[in-house]
Order: sequence, then structure tokens, then C-alpha cells
Amino acid sequence: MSIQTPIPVRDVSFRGLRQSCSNCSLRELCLPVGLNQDELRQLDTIISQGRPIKRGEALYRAGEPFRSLYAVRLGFFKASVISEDGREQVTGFHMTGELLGMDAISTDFHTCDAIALEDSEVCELPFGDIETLARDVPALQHHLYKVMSREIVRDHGVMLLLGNMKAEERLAAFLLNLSQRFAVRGYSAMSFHLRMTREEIGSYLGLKLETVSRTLSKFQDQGYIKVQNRLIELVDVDSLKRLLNSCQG
Amino acid sequence: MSIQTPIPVRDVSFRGLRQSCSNCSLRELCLPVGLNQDELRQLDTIISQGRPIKRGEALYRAGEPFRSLYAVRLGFFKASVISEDGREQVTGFHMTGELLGMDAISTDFHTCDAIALEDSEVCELPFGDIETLARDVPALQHHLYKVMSREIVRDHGVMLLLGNMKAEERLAAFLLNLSQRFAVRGYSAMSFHLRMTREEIGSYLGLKLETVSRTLSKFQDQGYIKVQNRLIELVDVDSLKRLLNSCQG
DNA sequence: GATTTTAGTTGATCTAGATCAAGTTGTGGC
DNA sequence: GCCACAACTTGATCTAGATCAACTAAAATC
Repeated sequence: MSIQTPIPVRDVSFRGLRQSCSNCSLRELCLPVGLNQDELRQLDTIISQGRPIKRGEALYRAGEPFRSLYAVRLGFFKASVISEDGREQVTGFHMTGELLGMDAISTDFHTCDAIALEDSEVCELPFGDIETLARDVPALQHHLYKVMSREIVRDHGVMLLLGNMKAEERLAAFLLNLSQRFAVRGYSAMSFHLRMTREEIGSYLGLKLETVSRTLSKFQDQGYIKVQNRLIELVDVDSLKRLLNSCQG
Repeated sequence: MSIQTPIPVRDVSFRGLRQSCSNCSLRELCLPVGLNQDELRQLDTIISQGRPIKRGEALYRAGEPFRSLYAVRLGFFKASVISEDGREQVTGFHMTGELLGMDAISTDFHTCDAIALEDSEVCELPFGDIETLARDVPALQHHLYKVMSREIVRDHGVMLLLGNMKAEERLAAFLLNLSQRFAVRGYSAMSFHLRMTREEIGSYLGLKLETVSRTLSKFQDQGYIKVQNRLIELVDVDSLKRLLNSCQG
């Protein structure tokens, strides 16, 4: 199972990229599959130009009124909920092409924080407008349902991970998932830079930062990976996968 | 925080109940708020009669092709995903008025099993038809987005629970959540029958059945609850809530 | 209504991962 | 380029919850 379903970029939410309209032509960046020229033009009028978010800044925070969904155009985000007593639970890491903010539709307020882990850029998609357009464009309507459904499936995968797996299995699943998602976006599957701290990984995986650190070291000792600070190289992917398959939790 | 957001029944998915059309008049049972007479009539034509599911039977199973969402009309379900190596993770318990199957929109196949934990009855909502109708009925379209969003928020709550909380906190959250949801449906908030085994509770909460049993006994010893097999009586709700608020995980 | 089966409790022990602690490395700010 | 602070590693110890085990109680089944 994969904790963050690896999906071809074209399916993630919106795809493509062209430098025409300023920096964020929805026409190509945020293009749901199967729209015709006219429908695309309509979409373009709705979607705002790219908005840059500096590393460390919040795209939105829990409690803020909901207006728009955001498509990550470039960069890397973490989403997290904070419990009343201040504990943070990272609910996901989001990269190019993924959609943020769907949790907020429920109450018209954001229920989690979205923080940029590197300098990033998003497309703002005003939800009211999107919803209206979706009525005229069945493909868009269906696409939105699909993207939300996929988020639910992903969350179930995380529950399975948190509820059933041991530390090594969690880390292996996490690394393999990241690897796949980078690969899909044209980056190396075998070597990548972690944008998040050990503590954030731990929060996502239900582990303490020391356990994350130790487990990474263990993987390195066993020759599964090489770790240099936040640079990860996957050396023996099969062994990592075996860790996952043979997990008898 | 609540692991399974307590929501007034009218918001859960569809509401109302009348004995007119056989046993499952959508007109009242599965009525999204804010539809007019004509829209209701349209809905009625789409939705199938109530379908009974016996205790222990599956409403659907992972891998089956997706056709419809299901509104629980009566009864109690568990939803669970099974990992490749056979581990079960219960992803939720669902009662009257809640919607099942939204995870399947993503791939057009169900990704989890839905098993009745008592004799139950559901309304089948063919998704294609619902989607088509939603184009003409903005309130219905928006309602569907909301329901799916709410599921995402609920899942984030479970992640927080699984990632951060200790056994006692998880159990307290679980009992309080059940209590609220029963209350909303007109049943007693202080005393209710658990439809699931200790093992199923444990699977949902990321605990072993022995730990669930022990923790319930502990709560009873401390005078928080009374346990008689599957009958739970909440004696000291405040203490249970305090357990949750003061959790310093 | 007796019997088999399944669900639940409780105790003893073990262990994965948390916690505490000390040191190292890396990074952003001036 | 130096300083201060944040991120990371590694070791020693502790503990919540898992595991193993034995027993009891409640349902199904015949």
C-alpha cells in the first residue's frame, strides 16, 4: 500500500505548464483533462495569477475563512492540524500539481495550516467560481469529486500506516512514496532532498524525531539508503519494498 | 477535537424520514437541505428503494466496481481497508444518515469493505445520476462537496488521534464521539450499546483488543463509565472530557 | 438446552519506541 | 567569516502498550 497514493501528474489535479499568461496560465498549468478550448478559456478567467509563498510562510491557517482552493504550481507544502492543547499533526506533504484546502469546504473555514517548506507558488482557485463553472463543465465537476475522493483514499492509507505499522515500515513507506512522487514529476526517484525536518516527518508518521533519525541511520547501516543531512539516496529499493510487504504488524 | 465530527443529522448527508414511497422515500429520508418540490421529485426518481443488509454482510467490498454511494437509512456499519499482507484497519463506523462509498469515486472501484454490524438498511444513490442531477441543482452539488470535505476533516482528526494520543485519550475520544452521534439521532447520550467488538475498536484506534478491554476496565474502576459487556454507560462525562483536553502527548 | 465457538477479561512478561541527555553539525544573520 | 540558533545524531534509560497465556462469559449452532 502507498501512504500517499502515487498518481501520474496528469491526474493529480491540474496539469501542464506554459509561460503564456504571466506565470500561471490555468490553461496549461491547472488543466483538468478533457476540457475543450472554450471551457479552458472560461477556466482561465477564473483563476488568479500565480501567487508566491516564501519558505516558512503560511498559505492559509486554520480558522481563516475559506474562499479558494490552491493548486501547488511549484514548491513544497506541509499541511497540519493543531489540537486544542497545541500538538501538531502533519496530515500531508504536498508538491507540484496537488490541490490544497479541500478540508475547508466542509465548514467554510480552513481546518488546517498550509505552510511552505520551500519558496513556492500557487494558483488560487476561487471555489464559488469553480463550482459554478463545474455545472457547465461535467468533466470539471467530476474531476473535483475525484480529487476529493483521492484525498480520502490517501488519508485511509495514512490511517493504516499509523494504526498498524512499525517505525521501520512507516519510514520505508514514506521514502518510497516520496520517491514515486518525485519520479512522476520528472525528478530523480533514487536521490532527493527532504524539504521537511525530522520532527515534521515524525509528526506525519506518528514517531518522535529521534526515532526518525535512528531509523534513517539504521537503513543506512543496512545499506538500504544513504543519508547526508536532508539528501536521501535510495540504494536498495527492493529491500525497502520488502520491509513493507512482509510487515506482519 | 472530535475524531468523528459530531454533526447535526440534518447536515450529515440526507435527512428526514417518511413512510410514503415503500421504505425509502428519498423525498424525506435522503433530503439535502434547500431543495424545492420539483428538485425533490427528481431526486426521488433516482434513488432506489431501501435495501436491507443483514448483520455481518458486506454492503460492498474493496475491489468491486463503483456504481453508487449509499446512505445509511438504519443500522450500523464499519468501513475498513485491508493491507496487502492482510492487516485490517477500520477507517470508520457509520450510522444512520451517513454516506458510504465516497472513496470509490477516485478510481471507480471500492477501496474498502463496508460491513453491517447490525441488521441495516441503505438507500442506493447511483453516482452518475446524482452527478447529473447535481448540475441542475446547485444546492445538491455543493452538498456533495461538503459531505466529502467533512470526511476529509474527520480523517484528519483520526490521524491526530493515531499519531499523538495515548490509549486512554483515544478511548475517551471514541466514547464521547459515539455518545454525541447517538444523541444527535435521538438516542441516549449517556448509555448505549456498542455494535463492534473490542478488536474492531482497537483496529480503529490503533490499539490491541487487550488494551481496549483494560482501558475500559480502568475507566470503570475510576468511575468514569460502567461497562456491561457491550453496554456502555457514561457516568462522569466531564472526567472523560478532561482526559482529552489535558492530553500532553 | 447442551455444546461448540466467539468475545472479553485479567495477569505476567517483554519490547519498540519514548524520553532524557549530551554532543555535533549545519545554517541564517550580521 | 563568526556567532548564535536550529536541526540532527547517538547513547542510556524508562514505560506504555504489545504479546503471551489462562480463564470466563456470552452467543450461535445443533
